[in-house]
Amino acid sequence: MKLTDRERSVLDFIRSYLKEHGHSPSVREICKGLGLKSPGSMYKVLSSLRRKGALAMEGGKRRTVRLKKWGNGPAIPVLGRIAAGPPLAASQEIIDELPCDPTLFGASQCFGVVVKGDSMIERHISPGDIAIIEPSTQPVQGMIAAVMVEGIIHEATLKIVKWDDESIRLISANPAYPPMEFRGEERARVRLLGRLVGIIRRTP
Amino acid sequence: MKLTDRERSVLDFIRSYLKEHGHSPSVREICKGLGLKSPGSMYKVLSSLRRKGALAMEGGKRRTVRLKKWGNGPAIPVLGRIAAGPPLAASQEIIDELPCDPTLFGASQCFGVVVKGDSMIERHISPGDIAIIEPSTQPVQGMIAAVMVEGIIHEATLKIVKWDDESIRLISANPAYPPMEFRGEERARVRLLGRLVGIIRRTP
DNA sequence: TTGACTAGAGAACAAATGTTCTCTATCATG
DNA sequence: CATGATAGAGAACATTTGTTCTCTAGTCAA
Repeated sequence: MKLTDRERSVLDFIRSYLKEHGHSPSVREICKGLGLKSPGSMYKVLSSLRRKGALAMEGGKRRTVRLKKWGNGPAIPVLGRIAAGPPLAASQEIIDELPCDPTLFGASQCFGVVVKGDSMIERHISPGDIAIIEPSTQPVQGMIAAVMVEGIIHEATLKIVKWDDESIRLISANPAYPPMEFRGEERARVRLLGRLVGIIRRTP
Repeated sequence: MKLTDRERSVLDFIRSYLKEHGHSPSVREICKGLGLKSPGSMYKVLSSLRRKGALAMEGGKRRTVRLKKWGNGPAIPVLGRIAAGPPLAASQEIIDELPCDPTLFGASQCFGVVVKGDSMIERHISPGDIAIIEPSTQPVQGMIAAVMVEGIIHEATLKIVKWDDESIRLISANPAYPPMEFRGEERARVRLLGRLVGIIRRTP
């Protein structure tokens, strides 16, 4: 369902308010936060958002707005396919939620990806493990990161990342996969989605 | 800080309400849920809980009670040394708490142990990983379990467990460690602490 | 018994807040 | 231009709800 700009900004505000305060904002607080004056107008926007399924609120009760998808409660979302666009964007497909606090891994915000291949097998990361990724951090030499490469790797993949002035190297912890190197202009094709901060494995 | 029975029941109610509704209960709803009639009385309990640091609420605003931290909330204890006695007994030394829900691993109750050796390295369980153990379950052939052996293994260790009518075998996933076998009377020396249901790794 | 203390009831108040309605200004479109 | 749709302002109302106060019954210690 398509959202208007105003609706999106309202969702953004609610999300950040929730993060900061730990409880829902009132209609008037949303107004104030976005520079509107009339709770009635905001109420119309909220009703529309509810109709579109983007949030829920219990009729009559105060401060009960909740974001429908990944709004409430500490949980680490597990993303399915990471396509173009920044991770954690609203459009991401969330295939699971891990009921644990991101601070468990020392990150304020993180997401999970199911490990597909065995490219990290020598680091003892197996297919089926959930890799916990902290997005948008400073890169560190030798860190394990979730990466995509324009035109080559379309899904998020774990690689050891090293670089110098000339090139970026993506190294697997598996002799079956040779390292990849990107020089000069090529370097721009590498997209670092985030740094690996942990692993969760559920043994059946 | 010590809590009274009433205070504990209030915390329990808030926790379950939060889980079910996704937003805080009002003072009167807590009253109703616990069979009290007077919001004033409940308010006193809440104020006391706030003073004790068990919860937070923003003055005047509606539905803003929050449990502080994970105040008695879902968390997986990480045990230090597992000596004699049943695990999860009160006397256990808890060296850390993982702020995540045990249901994450499909168990109603579980605890963590820091993996010491590399006996499970071929199953990609590394030293430093936290093994999540579900205590007191039916043993399953070939399962990985945390075990201790009277007189030999004094700390909890991960082993693959197999048995038949005559003996119990504890097998490591590491050729450096030969399997151990216990026959007849000897079998009583093996203590199964619980089954491995997951792994949490925090990569620095 | 007396006195201090506590848990809770009940009433009452003021503020916060969800919700509805009406009224403008703006803007795109036929 | 006329028309209809839309975003927002502003007012108004009915509840919900946080908070305070007072009063009663029960408990426990001296």
